[in-house]
Amino acid sequence: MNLREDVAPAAERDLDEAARHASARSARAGALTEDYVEIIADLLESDGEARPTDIARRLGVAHTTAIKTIARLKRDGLAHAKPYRGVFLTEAGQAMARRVRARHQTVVAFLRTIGVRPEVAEIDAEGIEHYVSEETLSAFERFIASAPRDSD
Amino acid sequence: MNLREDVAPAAERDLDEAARHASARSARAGALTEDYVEIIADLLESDGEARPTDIARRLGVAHTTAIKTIARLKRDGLAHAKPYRGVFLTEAGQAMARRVRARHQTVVAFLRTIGVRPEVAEIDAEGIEHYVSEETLSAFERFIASAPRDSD
DNA sequence: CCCAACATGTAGCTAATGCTACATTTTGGC
DNA sequence: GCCAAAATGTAGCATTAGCTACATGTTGGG
Repeated sequence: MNLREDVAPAAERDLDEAARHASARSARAGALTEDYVEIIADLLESDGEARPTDIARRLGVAHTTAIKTIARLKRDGLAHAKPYRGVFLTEAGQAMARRVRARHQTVVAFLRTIGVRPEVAEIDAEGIEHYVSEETLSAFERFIASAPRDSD
Repeated sequence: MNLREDVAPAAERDLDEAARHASARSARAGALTEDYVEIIADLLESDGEARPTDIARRLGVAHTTAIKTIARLKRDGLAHAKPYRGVFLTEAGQAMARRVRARHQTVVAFLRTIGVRPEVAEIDAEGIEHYVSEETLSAFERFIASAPRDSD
């Protein structure tokens, strides 16, 4: 569409940039939610229950912080819980958990493939995973599939 | 110390995971700061001055939000400004700007190299860049250097 | 040179995420 | 079966980042 891309008026460039920042901002807001959902799913799978104290310990925050955020998850239809009875995921929560977990694994595997050490890959993935678009995720998968494997 | 790494007690695994989350949390907290510093540096370079209204427009937020965050940058020794006189970066702010800009370019170039479209690379980089460790950044650079270039 | 338009700044609200201090509920050991 | 310890929950505080409404400063056109 555009031979004139580099003479785009400043106002238009600003709009683009503002949109990019707005998108990063909303991903940032969703990142914690994804972390909680992922951890709850893990605990349900490994222990059969997800208790606020365990969730808090995994995140490294006070249990009250976890309780407050769990209330938000409930309000947003991702989890349900009755007092003193542990936390469970709704269908929407489970769907998010599946998506988030798959993405996490892809990002870790990708980083390792390009030569990042496993421990560092885990740390960086924890931050990066929330900001990777479908398109970039596909590129990661394509790359993993095409790369030679060193051991396993 | 550890042949028994995979029988690491649950408490220890939790500590590791908590540390990873804590690290992601603090990177999250620094992300906005880096965005501001990067934008201020851009504006100083292109326009010779960085005015709160322009910064706000680039970020897509109200000017009051920008003013409040600029006050935080000042408090943290990254910027200085006198009322109605625009914003400038301290030495620390300039150093951060250089680092952030270089990292941003590396991330964008890397994403494009693995086949992500330019517009999407820009969007994803805006989120990803704040969470990339030195080690991962090096891996990106190594990869870019070793990859065949398609045009340029 | 003055006043209207625009930029800048202040005040005060909401919401999210962290915390500590304290209260209540469960539960397991004796 | 009771009681103490552990888990859970409530209340209230701080900080950050967003907003709107309003007040003040700057500046350029007539």
